[in-house]
Amino acid sequence: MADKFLVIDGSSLIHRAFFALPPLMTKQGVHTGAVYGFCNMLVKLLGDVKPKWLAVAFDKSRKTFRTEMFADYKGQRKPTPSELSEQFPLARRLLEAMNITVLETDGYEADDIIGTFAVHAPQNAEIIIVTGDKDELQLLDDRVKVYFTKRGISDIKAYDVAAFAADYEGLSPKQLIDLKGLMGDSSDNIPGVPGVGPKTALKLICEYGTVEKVLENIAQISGKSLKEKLENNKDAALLSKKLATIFTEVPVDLDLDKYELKAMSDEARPLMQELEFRNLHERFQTILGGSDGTFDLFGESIGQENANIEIALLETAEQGKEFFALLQQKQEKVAFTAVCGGELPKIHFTAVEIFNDGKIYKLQEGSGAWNFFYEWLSDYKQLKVTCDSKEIYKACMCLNKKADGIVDDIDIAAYLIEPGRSSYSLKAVAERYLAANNGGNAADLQALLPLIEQKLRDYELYKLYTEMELPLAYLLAKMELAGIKPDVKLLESITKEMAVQITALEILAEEQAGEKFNLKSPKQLGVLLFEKLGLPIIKKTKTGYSTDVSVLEQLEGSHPLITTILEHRKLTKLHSTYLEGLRPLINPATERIHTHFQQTVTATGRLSSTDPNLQNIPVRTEIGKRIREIFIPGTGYDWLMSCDYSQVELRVLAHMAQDKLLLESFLNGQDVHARTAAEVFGVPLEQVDSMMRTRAKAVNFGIVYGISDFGLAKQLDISRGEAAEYIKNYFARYTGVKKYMDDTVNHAREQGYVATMFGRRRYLPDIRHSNFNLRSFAERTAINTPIQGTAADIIKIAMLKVEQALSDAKVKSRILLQVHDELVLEVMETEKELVAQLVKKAMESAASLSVPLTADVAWGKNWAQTK
DNA sequence: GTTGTCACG
DNA sequence: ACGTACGTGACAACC
Repeated sequence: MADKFLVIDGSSLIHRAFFALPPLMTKQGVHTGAVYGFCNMLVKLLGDVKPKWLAVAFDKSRKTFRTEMFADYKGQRKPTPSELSEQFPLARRLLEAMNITVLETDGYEADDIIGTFAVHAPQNAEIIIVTGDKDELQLLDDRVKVYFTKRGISDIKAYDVAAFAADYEGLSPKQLIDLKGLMGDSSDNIPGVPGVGPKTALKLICEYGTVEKVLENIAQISGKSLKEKLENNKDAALLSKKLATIFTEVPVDLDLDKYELKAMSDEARPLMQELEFRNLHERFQTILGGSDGTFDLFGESIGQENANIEIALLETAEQGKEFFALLQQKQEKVAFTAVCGGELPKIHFTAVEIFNDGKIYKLQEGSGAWNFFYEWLSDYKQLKVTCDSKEIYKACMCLNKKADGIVDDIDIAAYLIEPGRSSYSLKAVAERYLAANNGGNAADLQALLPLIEQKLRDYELYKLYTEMELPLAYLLAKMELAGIKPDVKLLESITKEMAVQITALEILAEEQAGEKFNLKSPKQLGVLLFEKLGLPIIKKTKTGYSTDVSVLEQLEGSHPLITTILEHRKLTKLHSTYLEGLRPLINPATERIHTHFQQTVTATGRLSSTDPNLQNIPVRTEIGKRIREIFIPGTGYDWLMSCDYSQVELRVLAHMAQDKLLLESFLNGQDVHARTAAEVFGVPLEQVDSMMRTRAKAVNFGIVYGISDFGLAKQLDISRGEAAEYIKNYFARYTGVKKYMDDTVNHAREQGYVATMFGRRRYLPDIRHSNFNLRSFAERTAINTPIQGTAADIIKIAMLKVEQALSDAKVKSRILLQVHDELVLEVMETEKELVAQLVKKAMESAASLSVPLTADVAWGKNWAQTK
């Protein structure tokens, strides 16, 4: 077989890597995420492909940035030109230090250079192109293969001529340019034929072969409008084809000797150190010195499950016994994944995969090996790596088995490393961090481990991970399994009662409006209020008139209908979300509601709750409180107890900012909002009235959120000038808070992240964005996250302490819910006083701050009474 | 699938 | 001057 020449499209891959990797920043504030991702991929490619020659091409034409290319990255931020432009020189510098040839030629793009090699490189080389640019598929031929990175940079699809034909209805790679000629490409400014998309283009080219042939045969093409479009855009089509054709005559050195792989230069190591790429140098050194790469990147191995990994089924007891006895000998961590099925209280394992010695060992339902697995799972000396440990704990609890020795949960680790991501499924994490992955199996888990461990160390997250989050997963499993008991009869009666009221309001609304309409449709309501009734338009949304509460409240009085709608809104919200919505989530077997606590969702470290969300059960209004009456102690218990922190976030702020006045307020046990009012309005504490206190309370909230005069004005319905005055007065008095806010934003700007008291990090790439809005948002986030996040850390510690205290005291009472600053427990009459005292103490001692942490206990026969 | 609205901390 | 409070999840309507 011919030696391989790896030609890499550096420009497109760095674009891709920018999105695929964490927003890394060095201590000096240099963005390195994309370069790091690129290097990771490179090292993997070198190991897998083992090329003899290597070159990396970069664009050097007027179009350096092609952010449009990322149109498909919905919801994700596009890189700014300045952030991107930092990545290219950095990558070039690094590649040069590694003695890797970097090619860029004035006036040409990377794909032109690559195209030139594809056509003109000496025939003794097999060429492998690596790119994120689909256009380059046109270069495929018998000796040219293309590794195309689909999403991110790790999901690679390997194309040869056959694979291309399979994806493109049998077309040849050269016909890609004909396709483009018809369909165009907005990201490349290729017009194509307007109105002809990928589908039509593919059909036409399949039938006629080339753009020219299509144009010759317009008469035979069916569809009048299509005919016209083609007829009117002949020139555009031909021009587009020309534009889509990669230029293959760039003056580059075709002497392969120049590209042969060499050892890295002495500059590589210090540079990598400067960039804080801790283990990259070593990995490159091993590879460049010849490695034993496990994957053959071409052929079956990419993008297919379990490509090269052998799966052995453990079917019989004998096989299980033998395998787990062997596993027993191992000292190191073993990766396993579990698939669970069924509903509470009967969740069980349906399949388990264990990675060992390069193979995956699998247990399925009906296997005789399960008991040996459970034995292994319960052995705390057998260290295990897994993902979604909470589900595993739940399954074990249902099966009356024990899970111990789980020392890593990749989901949680990945969340701590990048808490802003949207998914931490093993598949997603594997695709993000592993160049060659298996779509998320136990082998990927094992492969991820060293990377994740390194990152946890680099980011100083280990303590948080092992002492807080991992144990918490177990506690959350217990809480979910416990669930909470609803009073079904009460639920039904309130549901009916409210339905009657809603119907009455709908009839009234129809009378008042003079026509029938859907009160729940903001669109219909907008038309009615602002067009038919001619009420003033106060606010607009992206798509039409706003009809939210603040708008309706301002309109109240100008038409009787408004009050009806407000009342209707309130009732239907409660009715559909908390009454009708709750009923199907009552577990028929346990007759309890089992929420799901999400541990890897929020960017700040808080938990979230879903199916149902029990963290937003109404409490603020009288009618809302009735819904809390539905939640009652279950069989065997007598009380619901709630214990909530008083002003945690402001206490955290007082501690972190070390602000003199705020510390004083809490140390003297003052009403903190009243004190703020006294300071802001410049009156003695005794003269603070309720309106002043309300406003000061809003100021305090605003501070925690990263205040703006506009936001405060809106909240209090006062003028912007007045709000600005409050803020000015606040900062004049609370100078420590002001300094804290400035310092925090500066820290974020310099380090690229903010952290909580317990080291939880959040990276804020936008903190240096040139866009004012994005930057401002990042600045407010920088202020809020350490406060909200520290409070979240504190209650997580408190939960673990409470759990420990309850178990030490051997009581049956248990934690059911966490609502950010509140714990809800189910308590036995005989344990009531003891539990109240234990819980209060555990919560108040969860962290030691410069001010006391106080928690208030209350109990009742339902959740509404615990306030 | 996205948008508007609104429930909670 | 820029346009704005921080963090969530669920529902109904509309596309």
